[in-house]
Amino acid sequence: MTMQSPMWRMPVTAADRVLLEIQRAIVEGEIPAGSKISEPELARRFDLSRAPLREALARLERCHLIERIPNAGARVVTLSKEGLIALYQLREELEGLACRLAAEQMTDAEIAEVRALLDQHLSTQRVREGESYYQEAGDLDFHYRIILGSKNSYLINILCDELYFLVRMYRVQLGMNGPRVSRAFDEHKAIIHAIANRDGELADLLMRRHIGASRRNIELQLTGNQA
Amino acid sequence: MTMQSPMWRMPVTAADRVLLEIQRAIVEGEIPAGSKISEPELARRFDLSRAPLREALARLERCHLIERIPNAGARVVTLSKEGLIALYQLREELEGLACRLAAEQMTDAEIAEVRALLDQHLSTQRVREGESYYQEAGDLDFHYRIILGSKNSYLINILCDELYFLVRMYRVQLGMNGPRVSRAFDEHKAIIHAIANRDGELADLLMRRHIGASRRNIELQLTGNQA
DNA sequence: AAAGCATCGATTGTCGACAATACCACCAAA
DNA sequence: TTTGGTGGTATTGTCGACAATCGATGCTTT
Repeated sequence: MTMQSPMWRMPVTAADRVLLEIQRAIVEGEIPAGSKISEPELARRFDLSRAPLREALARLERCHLIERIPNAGARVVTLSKEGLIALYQLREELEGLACRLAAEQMTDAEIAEVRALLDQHLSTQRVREGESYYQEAGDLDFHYRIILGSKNSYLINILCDELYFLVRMYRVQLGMNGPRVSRAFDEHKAIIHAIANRDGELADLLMRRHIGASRRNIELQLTGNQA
Repeated sequence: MTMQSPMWRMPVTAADRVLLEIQRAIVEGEIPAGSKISEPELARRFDLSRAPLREALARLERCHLIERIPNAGARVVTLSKEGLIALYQLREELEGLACRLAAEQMTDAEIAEVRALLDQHLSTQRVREGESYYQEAGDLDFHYRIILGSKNSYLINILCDELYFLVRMYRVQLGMNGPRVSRAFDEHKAIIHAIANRDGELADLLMRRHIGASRRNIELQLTGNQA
């Protein structure tokens, strides 16, 4: 039971590398949401054959970044309020579970690492204030640690490999800004504190609130920009 | 946002068909747990080229039936007590969520359908008593309906397309028998009753208990047969 | 003019062969 | 005997070409 995504091991095969590139391109909107994927075009663009490209497309479908229809091709997913809500419903539930498990499974050393990470993020964020660095990198870093701390490989796989690319896509393309940065930091502090106290129920509750607040934040951006 | 697994649409491509065959073969133990997957051998066995076979292997990895290592090949997953517990932790959480959502989202017609289904299963089971038909087909049917009733496509995808093949594999290979059949039936009745009353919290609780009992049932078989 | 149908073009699915990598057995040296 | 290196063999990753399927355009028919 291991971690096999090319995000977490060095990409060895050509399919791995092109997967990473396309993932980044889609998340950052360089390949627009809803656009059609042309296999011959992408194969030329990344200078490889269609075989590894199709391997990459299969994995892109796995992390919900594209949708394929047999004999008709693939399209980049479209972002919608319903999709965001459905995605965050899952995140609340799964990361809540991750917190309960992490409160049992994380070692004291791992907990200390997360706390050090938070302090480090705080100072980093103070320096480059307003660059929305925290949400895009630090926040994800924190959540990943908690998820990994659950030590449940299926949970880790679903969250890190399948759902989080979409989460990042929503954040990047629909606003990662706002004054939630400091609020999020405090919430992170409270969550790791609860885990340190081995209070899984509290950590669960706090994480659900934290993600719920994050959802409302993006949801606001979405209704504002698109409606 | 559609359902793209070949389980839920007619398999159109060769990769679809071979995927279904290999899924069945692995779940039923015809291809033993832990055994190495040889691409040339399987290609000969199913009489097709390696290209669609590799497509199928990619999807098998997605539903956790095989594990692949770059340049080293694929192996069928091994069943373990730890894996079972991790899997069922997720099931409890996700199907609990499915129940809460289903209590909001299912139409009265859909609920009536499930009830009819249960009555039908009851009579069927009475006829072929002890053939352990119920667990293997009826139980899954019930759970699928509830999951689909949540109307959350990500949740549906994760449970039906990624986790349930493994659940079936554990059941088939580690004992689907026992006197839990009638118990399970009553629990199903109670769950759909709670959903009909739009009591999501109760349905959640009952579902978690139901799955927990199911887990302990298989867990017992596992420690008995293997330890 | 609108609806249905045939044809063309392009895209996807599949194939067989080649290249690169890893596993295994054997041998040599300590 | 054990450890380290080396060669052969088999498997995996990649490629280019072919076949099957789909979408669009234009034509025929009512």
